[in-house]
Amino acid sequence: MTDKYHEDKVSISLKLQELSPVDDLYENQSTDNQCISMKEDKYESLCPISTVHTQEYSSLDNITQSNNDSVGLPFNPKEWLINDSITGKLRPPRQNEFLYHLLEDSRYSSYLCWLDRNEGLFKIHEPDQVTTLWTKVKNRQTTGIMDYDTFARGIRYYYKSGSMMKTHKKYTFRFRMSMNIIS
DNA sequence: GACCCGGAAGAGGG
DNA sequence: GCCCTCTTCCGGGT
Repeated sequence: MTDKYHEDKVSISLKLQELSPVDDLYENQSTDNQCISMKEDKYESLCPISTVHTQEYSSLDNITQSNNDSVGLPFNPKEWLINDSITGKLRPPRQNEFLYHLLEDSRYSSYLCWLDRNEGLFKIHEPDQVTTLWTKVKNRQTTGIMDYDTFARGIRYYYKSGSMMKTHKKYTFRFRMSMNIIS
């Protein structure tokens, strides 16, 4: 069981830029505040970085449920660990990996959702909740207060590397992976 | 006022 | 010590 867990985590470490082209998108294309809804099987095939489902986690024998977040969702730190393809070791996710994982998990659909999956475009609806969750996932000891502005600065760091692109819209960000999906 | 953007410096971990 | 990935702070723009 644990091995399966680790195998699944390998897929999570996939580089975002290397995602395969999308062949289908289940509609209800949104404008601003609506989210895209997708059939679960397609959803999974589109999103290789996060393929471990809640039910699978719950059956893992050596995973312990820890504290919950502020709205009652269970938070399991091990759930967020990434199996680094280079070192072969589990590590906390990077910020873009965290966001992608979050978008993949329907439990967090109230926090953020896709505006246009083909474009890699998504919007954060609960910036404070996302920031709080990021703090838990990263579990980094810092002196200052992690607020949305700090969290967003971390995202903007990816503009330089090309992993993400500017949208100039409120709470809205875009994964670079969309370029591959479109082409 | 709230948010976006990006420079600069520094912290933490591998 | 070096590098990567943030984190913190901040000034300017929308």
